[in-house]
Amino acid sequence: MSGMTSGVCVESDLSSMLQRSSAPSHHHPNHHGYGGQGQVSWCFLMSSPALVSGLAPMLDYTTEMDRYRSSIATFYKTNVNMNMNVTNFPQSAKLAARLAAAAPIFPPTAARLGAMATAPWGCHDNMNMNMNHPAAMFWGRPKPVATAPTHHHHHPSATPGHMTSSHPHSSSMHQSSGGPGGGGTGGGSEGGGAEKHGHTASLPVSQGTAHHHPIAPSNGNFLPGYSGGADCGVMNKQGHAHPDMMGLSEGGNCNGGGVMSGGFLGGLGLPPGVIVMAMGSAGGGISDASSAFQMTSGQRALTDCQQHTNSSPCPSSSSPSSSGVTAGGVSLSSSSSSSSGTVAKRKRKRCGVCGPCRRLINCGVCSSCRNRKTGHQICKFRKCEELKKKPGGGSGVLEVSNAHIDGRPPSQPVRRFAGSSSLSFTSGVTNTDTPGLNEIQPEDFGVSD
DNA sequence: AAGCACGTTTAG
DNA sequence: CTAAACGTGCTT
Repeated sequence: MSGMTSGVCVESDLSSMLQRSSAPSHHHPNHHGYGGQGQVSWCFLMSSPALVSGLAPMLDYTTEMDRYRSSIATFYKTNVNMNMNVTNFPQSAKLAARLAAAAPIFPPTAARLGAMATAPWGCHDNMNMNMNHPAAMFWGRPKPVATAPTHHHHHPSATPGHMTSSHPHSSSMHQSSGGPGGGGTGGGSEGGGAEKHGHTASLPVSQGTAHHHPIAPSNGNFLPGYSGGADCGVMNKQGHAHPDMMGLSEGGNCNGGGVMSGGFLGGLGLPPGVIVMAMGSAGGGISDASSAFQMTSGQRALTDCQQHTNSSPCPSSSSPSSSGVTAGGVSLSSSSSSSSGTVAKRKRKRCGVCGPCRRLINCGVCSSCRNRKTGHQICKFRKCEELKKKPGGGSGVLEVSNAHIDGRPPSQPVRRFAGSSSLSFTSGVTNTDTPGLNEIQPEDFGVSD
């Protein structure tokens, strides 16, 4: 979805932009509609003063701010419409619902987050890639990128060119999705076909598009570090549609792959007000960012990570017990009270922070997935690292997580909406082979002043 | 030891 | 009630 890079939409008004859908094209002949969603979404973001300045230096800040507001509103609205994700990904839908219900400040944000959360894969490219993956098939038909009726029509040449180069298998999908109404069924890569494609589909577009966008010179993606896939050396995984790629970005350690990595914010030069609202940053961006990220990646106790005030990485699978979520086999939801004597018998729950836990979708090919009905087991690739261990093997340190420190049940998601969440789905870089190194690092969010 | 099947628990 | 998933015993 390098199209996202088209971000430099001088158009502040999304709707108008969509109608004319020409703005981006002028600036980026190569950029094209990948999935409208990302494009549209980012478009407004990219139209930050800093960026626009180069195109329209005459605009003053106030005007820009107004445009931002307008764009955001439209953006949210648009994303809500893009709920296709919710439909296709039940779990994400749930999350979306939760978010919506929890959104304290800016409800639409929840919807937006939810929608975004539904994209368990990295941004754009990964989205496409995963469409072809069995996993996608498992949970539903590939998403038809409904929202952006846009670029395709206006950049006929661009689309094919780009897609064929980077997403040979995705092309059909996109084309269908580009149809009017977003193709309710956009089933391009559904079923077995998707499975077949899994191994060759899409590599992150980083290469081909990098140069297209002046703002994202590194890779043509929004997240300067997105191409971090390469930086992290996990590119091959994605390229091969390895089951791991289905996990959310765990490449937190990889600045490139991180959600909002590098100078994302800085690069965008978003107005402070916008950052606070859209990027959610009420608190110190770091924790918020990570929390949001986790919210999108897991549904349960994924928030412990960012709650570690020491800002240390989320407990990896290697030492998840520190999260206090599953230590000693004590149910996290049952609270520490059960820790007294009769521990153990309760079912343990997923730690929510390990690589497998972060995965949102089933591989659809493992024995567990194949035997879902009879096996009663979670996808092997999603099996919590902690649960794989013997129940009693825990360190015995119970409930140490900050979740308790702040009084929130471990399993209770942090009700904060960090921009990172919206960005989280762009962090397609995964590196689940080293879960312990994939925890989100504050610096990964590039939250800086 | 790994995988599988089934009972059981948990959450929506 | 149903689906998801953990626990555990059996099989390979």
